[in-house]
Amino acid sequence: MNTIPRDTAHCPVRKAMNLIGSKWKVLLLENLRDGRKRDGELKRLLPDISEKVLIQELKDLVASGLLTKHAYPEIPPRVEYELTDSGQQALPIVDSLVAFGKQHLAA
Amino acid sequence: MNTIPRDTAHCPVRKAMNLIGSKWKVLLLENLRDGRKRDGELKRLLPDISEKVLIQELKDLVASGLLTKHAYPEIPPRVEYELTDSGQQALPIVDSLVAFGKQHLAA
DNA sequence: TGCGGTGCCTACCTCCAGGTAAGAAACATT
DNA sequence: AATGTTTCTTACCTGGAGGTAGGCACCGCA
Repeated sequence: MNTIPRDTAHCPVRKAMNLIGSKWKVLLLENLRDGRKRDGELKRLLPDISEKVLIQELKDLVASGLLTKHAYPEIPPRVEYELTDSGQQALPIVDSLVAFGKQHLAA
Repeated sequence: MNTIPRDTAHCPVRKAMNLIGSKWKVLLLENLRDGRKRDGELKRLLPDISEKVLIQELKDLVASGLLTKHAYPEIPPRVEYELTDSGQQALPIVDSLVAFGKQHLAA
């Protein structure tokens, strides 16, 4: 008897990893925790992420329902991304990751 | 001014991801939370992981100081893996991932 | 008229996590 | 002998995450 399902369809860990387990998603969530930010702003905060991947990850997060995208039809265009309630529910993960990471940076 | 360093050497999130961000490590920690287990036992609990990767991940976790390996010089050989204190400190991450994952499996 | 900022897209490529397959050491059991 | 059990290793290969490079639309401004 398995109390812990392992397949993607039923395993919570797998599901969570699929949603935010990529290289940059957690850092994006972390940077958005204190309010909505523009695409360029995020790019500035995460200089090492490529333009392509940034847009792609943001799109994924929006599709997953963790972010909301606000597009303003101005010139030049302005776009802002914001955590949804679902996105906020991921913050404990960010917190525990940060805590754990700090612990191991010190050591 | 960046309050959040992003490079692997100083970013807590990155550090944490490097330690347990692979496909199976979190699931291994989860399965070891209730006590030490043998290699074959873990293999049985995680049928989809390949032998090679299982050993490799366990070796990584031991090298990272999250697991302890107990080898008994018996025939046939017996090996047990156990969470260290550092490993236990990763459990909040597992918990928050599970909580978040469950939330999104329901939806 | 050319340049800069902004958000986004496309083609292309590299690298490596992770899979498969096979086997080795060492004994116990049949 | 022959086969099984258990831990672990090696060689090989593939898919896909993520990087690079470049272009597009739109306008303001010098």
